Amino acid sequence: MSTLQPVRGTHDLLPEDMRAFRHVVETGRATAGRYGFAEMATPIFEFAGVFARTLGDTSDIVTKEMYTFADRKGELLTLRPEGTAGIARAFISNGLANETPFKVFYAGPMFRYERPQKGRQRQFHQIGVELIGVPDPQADVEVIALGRAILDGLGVRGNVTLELNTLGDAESRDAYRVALVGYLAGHLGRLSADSRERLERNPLRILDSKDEGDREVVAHAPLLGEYLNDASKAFYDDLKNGLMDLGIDFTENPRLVRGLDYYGHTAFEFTTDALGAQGTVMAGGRYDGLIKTMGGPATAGVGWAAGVERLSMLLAEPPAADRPVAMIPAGSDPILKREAMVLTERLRRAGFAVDLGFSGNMGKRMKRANKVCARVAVILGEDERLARAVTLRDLDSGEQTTVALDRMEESLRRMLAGAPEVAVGGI
RNA sequence: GCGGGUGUAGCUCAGUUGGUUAGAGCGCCAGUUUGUGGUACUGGAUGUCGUCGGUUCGAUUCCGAUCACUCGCCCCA
Repeated sequence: MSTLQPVRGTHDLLPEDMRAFRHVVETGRATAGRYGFAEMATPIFEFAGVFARTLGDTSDIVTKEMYTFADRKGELLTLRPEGTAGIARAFISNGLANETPFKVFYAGPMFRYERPQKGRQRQFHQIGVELIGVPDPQADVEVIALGRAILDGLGVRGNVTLELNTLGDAESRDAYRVALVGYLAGHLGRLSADSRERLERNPLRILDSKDEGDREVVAHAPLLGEYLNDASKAFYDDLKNGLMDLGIDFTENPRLVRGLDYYGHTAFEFTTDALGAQGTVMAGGRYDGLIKTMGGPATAGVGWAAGVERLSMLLAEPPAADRPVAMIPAGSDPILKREAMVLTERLRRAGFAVDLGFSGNMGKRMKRANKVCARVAVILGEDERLARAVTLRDLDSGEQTTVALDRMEESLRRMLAGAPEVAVGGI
């Protein structure tokens, strides 16, 4: 074991991990494109105020998990802990209020100073979408449908359930908060120490506490549903009906809340029990107040973010690597080595993925071809060179033919087209 | 941030009641096969026993600290 360790909570993505990682991101990107969400990117650091002001001073993310530092000029900067605040800032900075509906997809690293665990790192990656400027619940339906489609595309939907709740509008939420705090204050003695603290800061959080005593108290607490005003109720009903129209199953969870302050109305999570304590794989909701809070025009918004590492872990098997063509000079004559390099470049320029081992006799090179899962070997020996030809060997069937050099690409293309699909390592 | 577990080869792990040269499987390298891979057989290489310190004639083994991972809490994607 090396003493050269990476920073706590960070990880290297070796090529095999990277394949799974890219599969998640690219599936997200492609699916989002079908739903009309264009990709954009914001900087991975912002002025500290962008996050401190918007995420709310009750969330742990702001109070103790941000990587905030002063640059050489003394500006306080923060490595982004999530994506929505940056997108909202960009929406305002670029004067996009007249460009609504503004529909974007993003992917990139996020940073939180947390205690690492499986599925929880200090640098991790999210994909996410935001739909800004549409107050209608149809926007929520579209955003959730897109999320589901991505999980479907990744083949993980069977491991995942959609939980849904409404937080109501500000008026409903304030009324409920008063009622909830009043109730909980009457049972102070039975609440956990954590929850007694939360009573001040973030009473809604007590609803999804895992503490036994808390759960008993909460079981008889007033429900948010009882405090929803007519507008909030109608919004929630429209959302549920919209989801049902699309055949999207969900479970209502009246205790589902959001960690960040800017959410209202819709809250949802796709969760799994396959990842231990870190069961949330994609989560989001509506944040109609956010952009105004940041100093922009009052603008509605709804979106979600998903953990790329968590999704990668749910993938049944990593996607197969592309199978290259192996170029194999057979013989020790240096001229063969040079000619093989020339032919390799010629094939690559023609669009083929070609692996050229750098050393070894023919047997070694064939072994390498096998290890990289090459589909076809292009063999160039003394005989072929003199005949202006190469031998193409199908490495799955073992059949091989010798073809003239000027027909190499065409024959190779035909051989590859007839290739059966074979998974990595499954030869 | 709190409480528990773990750390031995590239990987998964065994082992040492403190004592000379620390093991297995997989992987890797080589050979059987110097113009033909996957299988099989044969042989080989690789460890500061996570790190630092303490106890001891002697520590990979005991003790302490530390770092990392991991499980639960917390938080969240």
